[in-house]
Amino acid sequence: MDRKLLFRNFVHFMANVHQITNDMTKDAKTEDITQVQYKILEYITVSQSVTITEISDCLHVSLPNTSRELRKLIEKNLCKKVSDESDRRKYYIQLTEKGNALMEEAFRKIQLQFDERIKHLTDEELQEINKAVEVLQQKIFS
Amino acid sequence: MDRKLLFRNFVHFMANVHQITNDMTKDAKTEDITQVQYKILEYITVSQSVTITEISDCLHVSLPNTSRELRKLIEKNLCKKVSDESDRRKYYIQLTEKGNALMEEAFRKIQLQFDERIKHLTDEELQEINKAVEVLQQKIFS
DNA sequence: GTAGTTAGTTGTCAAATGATAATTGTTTTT
DNA sequence: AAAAACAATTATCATTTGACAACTAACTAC
Repeated sequence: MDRKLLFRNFVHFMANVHQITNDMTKDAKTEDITQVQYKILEYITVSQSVTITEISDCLHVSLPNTSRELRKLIEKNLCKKVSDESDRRKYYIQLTEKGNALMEEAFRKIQLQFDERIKHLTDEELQEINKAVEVLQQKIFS
Repeated sequence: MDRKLLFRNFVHFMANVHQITNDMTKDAKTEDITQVQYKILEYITVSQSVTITEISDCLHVSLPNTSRELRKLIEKNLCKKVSDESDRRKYYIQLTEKGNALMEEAFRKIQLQFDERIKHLTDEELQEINKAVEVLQQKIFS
């Protein structure tokens, strides 16, 4: 396997992924939240319960800035802090009902766009796609 | 094929792609350029010769803002404007030698990270990955 | 040839994001 | 028990990015 070629294909692929997902998530945000705030909510959504430092590390946003954005999200009643009983310096961040509803709505909209993209495909092709996602997920993005 | 499940896998996959590519491109920028400026250079790199409006459209940056960022990139001697002979309102944007060198360096660094990720894989697995990328590229991101 | 459209520019303002220093309260180490 | 390390916050400032209005120059259609 020509690794140089693989890399080129991969880079091109990644650029496309970014562009398309930008398109798809563009109108997904109903509420008045910023891009970073959306990313934070998304991260909380897929990770369920996370500390503030974890959010900061994974999203590459400094701890002070993460703290600031979380304050805004909490003010908007989209998430809440839960104190860790065994280490009272820590807080776990969780979505509120409102936050959950917001993200579900966002995902619903993204799914509409996604469905639009795959609507002309056969069941076989969909399985092929699912397989491809699994492969990449497992071999590269794990 | 369960479309709901496919979508969930896909969303999770996209989130991972974003995170990993962020990691990979984080240190790729040698020069003193901003995120948006890097995106523009990347787009010019993969697309070869593009107009300002095309850049604006594809990257979802308004025309005035695209124009401004391009001015900065041109001042930094990373790209240049070439007038379209048949329509003198238009300009094609191309990388300068310096810009080309910058992007090659960036890609080299990204490739290092990429190689790190795939170094333990067999040739068969690499071909599997290449196939997966092709499938997604063709069926979804085209 | 004139009205309308298109490609791009300039200038300005507000908001979002990034960076950093100083501080508080808690836990761990020694 | 003091010192060091850790999690998070607050405050402040610079930079980046986004949005919009007004403009120029070139092209198109009628």
